[in-house]
Amino acid sequence: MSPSSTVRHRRSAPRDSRTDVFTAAAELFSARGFDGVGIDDIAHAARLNKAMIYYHFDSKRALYREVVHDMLRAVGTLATEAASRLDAADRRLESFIAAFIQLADQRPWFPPLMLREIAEGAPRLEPDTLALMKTVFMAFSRILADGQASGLFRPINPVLAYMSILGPILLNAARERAAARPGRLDLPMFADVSHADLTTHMQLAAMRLLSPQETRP
Amino acid sequence: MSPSSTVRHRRSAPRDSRTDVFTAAAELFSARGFDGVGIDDIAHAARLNKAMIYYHFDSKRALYREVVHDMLRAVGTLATEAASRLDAADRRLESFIAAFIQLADQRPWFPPLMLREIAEGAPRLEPDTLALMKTVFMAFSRILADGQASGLFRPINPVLAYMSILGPILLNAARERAAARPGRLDLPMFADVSHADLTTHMQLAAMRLLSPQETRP
DNA sequence: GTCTATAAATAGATAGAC
DNA sequence: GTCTATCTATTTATAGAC
Repeated sequence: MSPSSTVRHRRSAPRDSRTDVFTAAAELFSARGFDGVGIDDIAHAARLNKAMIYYHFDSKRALYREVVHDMLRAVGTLATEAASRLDAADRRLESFIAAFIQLADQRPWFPPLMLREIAEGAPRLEPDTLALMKTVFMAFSRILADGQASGLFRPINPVLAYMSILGPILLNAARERAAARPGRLDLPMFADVSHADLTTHMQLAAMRLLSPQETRP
Repeated sequence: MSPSSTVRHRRSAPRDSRTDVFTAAAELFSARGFDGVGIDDIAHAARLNKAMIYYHFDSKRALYREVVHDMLRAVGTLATEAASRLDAADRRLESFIAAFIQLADQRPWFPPLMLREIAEGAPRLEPDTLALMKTVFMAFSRILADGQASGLFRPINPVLAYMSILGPILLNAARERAAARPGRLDLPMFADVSHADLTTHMQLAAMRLLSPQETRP
């Protein structure tokens, strides 16, 4: 299905055109959205032509669906793994955050694509895709509940906690890609932030957000 | 220019078709993006027809530009006002947050539109629009620097702080609109969050994030 | 100011040769 | 598997009547 599950037969990669299409589509859909990308654009980016896209995929929508699906499957796996670790809740949350940031690095198209899907209420997603989104949130909630039960975290609305952790990561990743455009580097809000700094910052922010200690006024 | 600066002459609103077009366009662009919306869609939503759009605006792109511009002007004003108050930095930051959330309520199309613009690196924006975005960030940075100078806030990368405060608010607002679609209410991640709760949460989160106190391990 | 009708360009999808 | 050529529908934009 996805390139990550596609096995290359024979030796020395004979240019897998399906993967080329998939990757080009993911990049472009991420940068310009479903309606902003033409089949021709994808074909050109993959150095192929229209017809090859339809040889590999049923329709533009089906291709888009696979890109989103692949992305959500990866996030779902990551989240479930972090939540299931044999470790204290605060450590599990930290590895959830680190893994999430790492994933955004491995699949650079993921953050803008996810932001967009949320921004438009995911109208193109079927029930099974929504179920994947639910998986991620449930894994996160599980870590949160465990931390509250063990007194590591204060009581908090899980939705707000979720927004507070995912929001900055997604927004920052999107910002980074925007910064890559020409004529943007001079603006202070497009300054470079390393992944290490982002990870440290988000882990600290999460701990401060969830700490049971009061903040003195 | 924008509907907010449009004055209604005579008495008892004689149906301002320009404002109708503007509002319909803002709603639709926000929900489906620039390329996801047709001129016909906007005309239909404003209960007019294609030709009226071109009577009031030069092109689809010009209309879009005005919507984004109007939004950024409002955010810029809000941010500058909050930053210029005669008050301690922590109070100014709190009113920045409250005003930002309120604005998202008054112009419901603002959060998804802004998320999308960031997600795609604002390719449709001219220098003057980017200048408006810069205004918002600079106002925020000013509050931050003042707080650091007076010892209220710890040293922190302004970009990361900016992402940490805007990210959750924008993402949550987008989530709320997504939740409004049918068949979504059963999912826990689409649960309702009141604006009062969001405001309180974000203000607390910001104070905890910026507090000079250490969080004990 | 508001409409109908239409021009002109573009985009998704398919047929069929190699 | 890969290509060219083409069909068809949609979409931005305009002309011109009322």
